[in-house]
Amino acid sequence: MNEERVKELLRKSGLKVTSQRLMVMNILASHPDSHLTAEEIYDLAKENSPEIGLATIYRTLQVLLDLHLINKVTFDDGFTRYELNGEKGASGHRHHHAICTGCGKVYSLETDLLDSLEQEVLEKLGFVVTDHEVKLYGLCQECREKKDESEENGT
Amino acid sequence: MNEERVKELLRKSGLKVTSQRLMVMNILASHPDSHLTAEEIYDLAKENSPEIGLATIYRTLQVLLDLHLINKVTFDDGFTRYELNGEKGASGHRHHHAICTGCGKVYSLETDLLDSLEQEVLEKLGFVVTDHEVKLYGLCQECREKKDESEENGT
DNA sequence: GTAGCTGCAAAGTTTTTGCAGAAGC
DNA sequence: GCTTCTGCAAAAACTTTGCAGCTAC
Repeated sequence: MNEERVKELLRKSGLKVTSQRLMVMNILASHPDSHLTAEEIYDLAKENSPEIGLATIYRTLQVLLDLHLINKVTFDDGFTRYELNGEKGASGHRHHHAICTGCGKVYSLETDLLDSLEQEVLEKLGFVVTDHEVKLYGLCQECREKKDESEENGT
Repeated sequence: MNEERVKELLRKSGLKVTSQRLMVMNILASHPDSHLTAEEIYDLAKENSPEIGLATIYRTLQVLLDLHLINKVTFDDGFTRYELNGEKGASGHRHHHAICTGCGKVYSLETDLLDSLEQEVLEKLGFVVTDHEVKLYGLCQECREKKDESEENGT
């Protein structure tokens, strides 16, 4: 993560550079693909700054969302999660997730194969896509093997 | 919506057919593409059955989710929404959503163009996709026109 | 008749807000 | 020095749970 870019973006938006804001960015940067919840970020932040408050985490996350530095994602498990908004090249698109319905594990994918879908939406609806989020639900290899085994045993 | 199929599915699962469960299904069926929240379903249900409780709505939605009759969707606005799980042919996949970041309107798409992405996930991760959810963020035609106008005025 | 379901109210979670003191610029 | 931010606590919003009576089968 480029800390200077974050500081610059904050200043440019008339916001102040505070240790709390940088810390939340650093926590998210050092836990790629973890999809942390606000509570988890809070616990990690307390390791360095025990006096930090949960309200600050929520307010900071809102600021970072407004600056498009991070993304909000939900896997329909009742928790709101946050991840760094990677700035990979021209697309700027967030990455995709494959969620195993067996073990709940979340895989992150970098592929970006929605061009034809986005083209179709533009033609049919006049809707210009600037970002997208894809969630694939299914069974990971491990859970698939487990399932095959139990079926062999006639369960 | 096929009410008989719902009744049959409930019975087959050892659950009881109640007016509340059928009502929630009917409400979702008669509001396609509305992406109703639990509270909205509750308000609609009260029109027919003023004595119904919000807890019943939540419990009923959980039952219908377990039976895969409905889907949970979130548009990152803090609300959990529900929609009928259309049983369109072999795919069984839920449909996609295009969310306008200008006006917040949500368009539902029926296209299902993720075959190549799903194939790639299978090859690279051994992950078998059984369902997917796609959210496209961008600007709808209307908001795009508004934006163009204000830019012409030098705003 | 029995097991499961509902409505109500109370409790649990997650997230937001108000305010006084602290910190950035 | 003025404005914005933070930490704490209280409040709000959303969802779940306990229980007694009711309903499906």
